[in-house]
Amino acid sequence: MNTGNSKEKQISKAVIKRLPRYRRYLGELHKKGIEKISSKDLSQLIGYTASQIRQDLNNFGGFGQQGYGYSVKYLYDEIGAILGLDKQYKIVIVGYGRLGQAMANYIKKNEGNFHISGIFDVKQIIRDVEFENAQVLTCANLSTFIRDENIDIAVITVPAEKAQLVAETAVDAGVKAIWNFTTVDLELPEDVVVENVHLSDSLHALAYYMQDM
Amino acid sequence: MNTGNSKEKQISKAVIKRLPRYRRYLGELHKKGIEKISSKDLSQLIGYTASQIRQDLNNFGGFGQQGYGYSVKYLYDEIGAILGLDKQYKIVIVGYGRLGQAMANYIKKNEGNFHISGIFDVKQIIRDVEFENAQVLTCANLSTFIRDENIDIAVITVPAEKAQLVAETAVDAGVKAIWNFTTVDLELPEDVVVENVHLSDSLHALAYYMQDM
DNA sequence: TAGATTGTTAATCGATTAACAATC
DNA sequence: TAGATTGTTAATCGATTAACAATC
Repeated sequence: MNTGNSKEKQISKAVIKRLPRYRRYLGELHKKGIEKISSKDLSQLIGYTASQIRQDLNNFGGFGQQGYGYSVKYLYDEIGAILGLDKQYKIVIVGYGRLGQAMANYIKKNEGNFHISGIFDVKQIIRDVEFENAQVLTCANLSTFIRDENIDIAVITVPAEKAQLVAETAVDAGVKAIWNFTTVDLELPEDVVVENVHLSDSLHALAYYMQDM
Repeated sequence: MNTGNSKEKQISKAVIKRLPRYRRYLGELHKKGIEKISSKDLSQLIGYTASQIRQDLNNFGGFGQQGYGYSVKYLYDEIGAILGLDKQYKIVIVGYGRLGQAMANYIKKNEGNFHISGIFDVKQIIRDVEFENAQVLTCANLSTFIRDENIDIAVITVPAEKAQLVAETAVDAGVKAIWNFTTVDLELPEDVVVENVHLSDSLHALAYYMQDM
């Protein structure tokens, strides 16, 4: 997977991982009607050092104003733009078990820029009332659908055994990114973006930290 | 959150995050009947340098044998023990929407050491056929249940607004760890283990990396 | 024994923190 | 102007990689 924008100096993964978090907190401040915040106050809230916050942001430009701090709304929007959240994305969900349903649900409710265009499963599923606009289709049609509809992202919530095949099919059909919820690490071309949500790794790390409690 | 075992030198979070991944690959090798592997070969498979693999493992002891490499099964078990996966844990799931159901499903199917003792929701739910042994209860009983049953972990899949309250209730009742699937960062005592699965952060990082493709 | 590969120390690299001059 | 806080450079810290002696 390529990482960072092409022109400017490479931004580390650690920085990118923090951006959504900054944005999340700024969103909440904005909701509360707070208009300005200093790196020091944000630090206290978010738990990173003020220095790190300034350092992180200055990878992308000077968003603050000396003596005042940062405009909450402006910074929120700017981080959104950096992350590409000012654009629209077309999504398919592959695997419509409980996890697939949960993700469809989540995306529809919380991620307005990510549009669920199609939902796929091995079984023909009763049309889901919540997703009238999304076609629920068997996997046989996956490839054609992705190509015809110009899908950007495939959310993979199929059983582990089928993950690699489904991912390859999606990528061959033109998908640019995979949001992978299966246990397996997918083997895909360099230029495909893969974001893994490895539930087992997360739970096992939790188990580790429980030991010295 | 405390981090690392009490006696020995502090192990960094980065190392702990890699352990489940090592274990996962070793598990697959074992399934394939492979008995020995060198750090070099594992490196090729897993994508970390051989040096890092040896360095990581030697934080916990010498598991290999010079000239030969590592015994797959032995190392798999040892990492399991380091992570605390040789123990049993009692879990409650709080919030039985689609995501809660997905997690219940996942745990039951894949995580034998984590036992679902109770499932809670605001609504009284029809007993789930898949989870006959787990009591499905309204949240009013949460606190008593956790105390009486000696629950270790609460999986939180309620709507964001209720997350903090539910977490506090669970912690007050004696839970040692929280597996948090909501968007919010929970404010809890230092000694509670919190593992976050921030879906939005994950999706937003994915969006970032799509930009230079 | 010779070859292989670990365990471990040393060198390098990168990320975080501290400090401060620039400036609103 | 004085005070505050950024943007940015320098110093520190930690993590990764390289190297190699120990040893199976």
